[in-house]
Amino acid sequence: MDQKKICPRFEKALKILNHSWNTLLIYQLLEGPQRYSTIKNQVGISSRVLTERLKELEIENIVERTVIPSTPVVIEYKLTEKGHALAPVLKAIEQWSSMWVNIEE
Amino acid sequence: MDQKKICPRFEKALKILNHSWNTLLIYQLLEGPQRYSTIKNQVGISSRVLTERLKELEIENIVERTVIPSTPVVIEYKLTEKGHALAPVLKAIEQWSSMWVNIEE
DNA sequence: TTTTTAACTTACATTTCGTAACTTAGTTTA
DNA sequence: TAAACTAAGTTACGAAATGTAAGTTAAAAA
Repeated sequence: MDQKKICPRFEKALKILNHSWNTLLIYQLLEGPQRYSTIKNQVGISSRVLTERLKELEIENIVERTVIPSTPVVIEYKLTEKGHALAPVLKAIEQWSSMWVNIEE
Repeated sequence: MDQKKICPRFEKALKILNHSWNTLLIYQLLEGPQRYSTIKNQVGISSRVLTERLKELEIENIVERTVIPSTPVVIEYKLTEKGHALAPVLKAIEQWSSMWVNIEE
């Protein structure tokens, strides 16, 4: 009657990618390593949620956090190999949006 | 100082796709037209949110709703051309997940 | 006449999110 | 010596989104 045949890996991928902000953060980091404040300003996310999401992406091994002992201390975030491997997904979304999404009101 | 150069079409695409459940619903509908109750059972979403999301996807012209005057009335949902055009996005996620996502705890 | 079915709605509790102010530690500046 | 500044968070709190479960509607089968 009820069969859930959706692949668990795929489901988990969707869970990560669908969590709000995550895709946009990955997209932003595709431009290269960036510090916390840069990401915050570029993406327009609150610090509370940004910290939360970066931690999640770090745990998922999509993002890597590096402390640069300058003064004041700077923290750099960058994509891991796993994170970079998401580029085709973002490209596909970009292509779809340029083809099908129009903005008017 | 603060520059947001992200393309508005792309941003809108992310907004739609990142809205919880939407990607999974589209993935489910890629299998073919389906009625409300089938989607609900397969995806495991609450009826409150399912109704809401289907309405949103309909407004975005990604999903089409058809009333089949059987008894009791059956409602069929299916992807539009714009909706089907999202297949490459889902494929890319599927590929990434099979390559990089592992599930253990 | 009661029950059943599909596709929703509604009420309500829980969770998540956004906003804005605060913290920490070292460093210039007054 | 004290006040101010900086980066990267953290905290408190109200607002919005979500899940749960029960209710609704209309027609038809039992």
